[in-house]
Amino acid sequence: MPKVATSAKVIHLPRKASRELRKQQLIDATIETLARKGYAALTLTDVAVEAGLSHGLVNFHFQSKEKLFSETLQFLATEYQQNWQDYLGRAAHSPAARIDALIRADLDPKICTAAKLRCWTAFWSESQSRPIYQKEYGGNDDAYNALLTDTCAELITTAGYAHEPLQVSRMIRALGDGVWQDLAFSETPCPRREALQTLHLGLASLFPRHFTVKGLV
Amino acid sequence: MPKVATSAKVIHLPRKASRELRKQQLIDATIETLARKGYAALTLTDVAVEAGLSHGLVNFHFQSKEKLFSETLQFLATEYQQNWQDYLGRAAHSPAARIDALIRADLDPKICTAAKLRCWTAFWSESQSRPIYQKEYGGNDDAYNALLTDTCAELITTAGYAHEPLQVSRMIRALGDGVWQDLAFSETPCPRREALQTLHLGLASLFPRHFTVKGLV
DNA sequence: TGATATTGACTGACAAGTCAATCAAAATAA
DNA sequence: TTATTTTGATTGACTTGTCAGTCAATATCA
Repeated sequence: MPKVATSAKVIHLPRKASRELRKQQLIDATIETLARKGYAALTLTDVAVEAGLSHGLVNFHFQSKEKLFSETLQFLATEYQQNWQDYLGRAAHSPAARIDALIRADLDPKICTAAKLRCWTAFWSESQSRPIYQKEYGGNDDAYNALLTDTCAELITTAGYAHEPLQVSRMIRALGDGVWQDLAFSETPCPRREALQTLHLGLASLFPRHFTVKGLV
Repeated sequence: MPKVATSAKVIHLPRKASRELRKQQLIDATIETLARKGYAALTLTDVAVEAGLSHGLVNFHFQSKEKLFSETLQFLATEYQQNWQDYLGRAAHSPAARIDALIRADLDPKICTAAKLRCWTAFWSESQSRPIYQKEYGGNDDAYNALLTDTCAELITTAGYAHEPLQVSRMIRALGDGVWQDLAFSETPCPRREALQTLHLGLASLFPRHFTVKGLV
């Protein structure tokens, strides 16, 4: 019978499933440890202890520390992209509703945890010296930006606002990144509800006929 | 005769001035190296090479790597605070002019370089495990936030806007942080002029009678 | 002014410690 | 048994911090 996983306990999983589950378990442990200790102070032993395993396993499943990080980033990037695409799929078709979906997606509890946000920052600040990380994520970002800009352009044109689409989408992205930073590093981060209000205040100011501070009209 | 300093050359300075100049030289080298290599990969030898000195000297002037980082952060924090206080001192007394001064200060070429912004991020993402860094900077941040919120409240009250001061100041800060992030990590960061426009677009949306995308009315 | 003594910034080799990666042996499942 | 996963001791590379010695800049003296 498969034993249930709890942090800092030895776990034995059915062999067939083991490989993928172990890798995910180690990736989860990497995210937690990275958030708690930062990039510089993190050792493979830390990750292994967090996962309740021995450090040799990390190099068994991933071939190197670098590859562990690379796959962790890839996991976060995929999860992020998947998330906003899901939100978009469930949103109404109007441009305002799609913009609302995109900013709500960024605050989804699944991806917007302090730990994961700190991981993003850790990867960004190390990305200068490790081009791998840029490749891992760069592409998705461009797709997201293009989509946001197009949707803003659509709203501006159809509803007759006088904004420049590129400027507006830049501002929305900056707002989102800024809110994320507060959630990640502020000693007293504002609750998710207030973070969403901050984003909606920006949208309400830009598009007063389509948004209020409470959200989509 | 004192020899002139150039990177990667041994230099002998007049002794009286040497201590402070060397420390600053090493702090500058730390900022450059931190931005180029990130926190994890940075060694004392890297910093020394960047400064054109031997690594033993780093521990001679600073007592440890930790202290080098701590003083580097302190330098950045002081420079940042000094800068916005200068801008505020030169600004007109109206609340709108003061808000404009604060956001222009954040984009001053002296403090808003890609290297320095990347350093801030590096320190933030390591701050979890090193409480020293929080202490070094936490206080100034509170003062800045309080000032911004008060100034927003003043503008809102005197000009009869219908915003909530705390929400507005949160949004302005988030915008500023988001723009900084773009300048620090985007592969194609927008020029400073466009970054300023993004911030002014936010202010123009919030306070249309006091700001346009071009700036203060 | 020129010669000598003193100071203290600076170097580079080295000791001590840390960590990623390896691998042989053990445990476990098929 | 055979195949696979897991462990943990070991290795080798690398980094920080130290320290004895060097040498330029200054102070002192003739």
